[in-house]
Amino acid sequence: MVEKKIRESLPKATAKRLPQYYRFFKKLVDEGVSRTNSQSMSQKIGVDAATIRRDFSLFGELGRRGYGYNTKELRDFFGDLLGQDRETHLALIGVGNLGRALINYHFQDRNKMRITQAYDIAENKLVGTETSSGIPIHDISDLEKNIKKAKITTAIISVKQENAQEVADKLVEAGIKGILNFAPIHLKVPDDVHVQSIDLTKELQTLLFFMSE
Amino acid sequence: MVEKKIRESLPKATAKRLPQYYRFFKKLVDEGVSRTNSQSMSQKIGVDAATIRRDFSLFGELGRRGYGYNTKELRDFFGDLLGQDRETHLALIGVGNLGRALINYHFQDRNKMRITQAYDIAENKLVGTETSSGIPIHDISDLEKNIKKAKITTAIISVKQENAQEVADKLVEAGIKGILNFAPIHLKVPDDVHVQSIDLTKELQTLLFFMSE
DNA sequence: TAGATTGTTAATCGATTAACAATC
DNA sequence: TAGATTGTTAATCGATTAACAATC
Repeated sequence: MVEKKIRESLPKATAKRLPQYYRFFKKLVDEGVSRTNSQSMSQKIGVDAATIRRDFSLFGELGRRGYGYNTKELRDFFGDLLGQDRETHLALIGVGNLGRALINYHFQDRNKMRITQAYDIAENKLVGTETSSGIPIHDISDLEKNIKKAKITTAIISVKQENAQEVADKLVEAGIKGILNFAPIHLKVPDDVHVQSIDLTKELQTLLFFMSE
Repeated sequence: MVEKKIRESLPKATAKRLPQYYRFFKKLVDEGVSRTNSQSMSQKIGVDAATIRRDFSLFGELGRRGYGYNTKELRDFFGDLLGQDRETHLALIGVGNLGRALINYHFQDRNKMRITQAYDIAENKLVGTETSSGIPIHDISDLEKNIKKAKITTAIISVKQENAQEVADKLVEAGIKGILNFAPIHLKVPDDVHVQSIDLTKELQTLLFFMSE
């Protein structure tokens, strides 16, 4: 168990790289490779070798000089850190094209997180049915009740921009502490609620801008 | 027309905020609001007011002291900068759940960019058909030929991780200069090809990590 | 003129990277 | 011991923010 103190003082940039590190070591273990080093990692994940070593050093001495890193040890270390063993249930709000794609994305195949509830407005014909994989699609008016009952703390917003803030408010009301938001707006939530936004149009526009330089 | 020199020397962090600025001014214009200021913008888009002013100052004097910014002027300015008027055709590779959602996402409703070609391997039953919106789904072996013919320079990768690098190589071969990548790997491409990656699982894992702190 | 808000400077903060002594 | 590679320091770079003179 990594000290809470270390976790909390971790630079944000480092924290964002943890999933990449975990995934990298997991892949090597699966391929039967037992050791690696910062130089070779750098090549494969596109992060500078010094950055990798510095990131690791924040957790103590994870490697051995002259040898490198043991893949199994490090996989387990980062797995622990990310709580890979912990089952996480997600609620998804907005069963449109994107919402359906996310439901079928099957996060659970690679991780212990999965969407277990979905919501939309009653006008949506899918409300009241279940997906082929057995996820119930509820009316959004039941959101607070259901989420509290299932003790879910993480949600995905895939509704239209116009309704996103209103949905976020409802989620906060229901006790949600983490939101993955696909609506292209800045959500206002209390300080103890975490938001990660993914803005597809913005990413495309940024890409085009860099291309035009 | 903004000087090429300015565009190229723009800090990366600033460039990534441009779509937000554009969108913000566009919204205000649509709502009939004719002026705003950095303080109020900051509130709504979640970027520090000083950062906004500093970003703007890189382009010259876009505002007026004691007054603020004229929404229409600024919308047009950032629209120009982002090439909002330019039609951009996109090729999409990988017509699975995510691919189909992206096709139906209708980027064109808000911007002049749209997916006009889709690809998958011949084994996919959709190959040879068209989507309801009229986008042809080609066999991936026709990729280079078609993309060159249509002079497309931007593509979206939504294939499985295992095939992503191979697809990227084919795209580069076909002359693509910008890739929006949804596969959770670091793509290796030549220096003149731009890549923006969106890694859904990573975002979720990062969110959960911050929640557990 | 008085009030508001910019544009810009200077300070601060956070992240990256080069370099190398430590050490396996 | 010789060679490899870490862990860490110091330098550099880039981004954010506070503060305020300039000016509309």
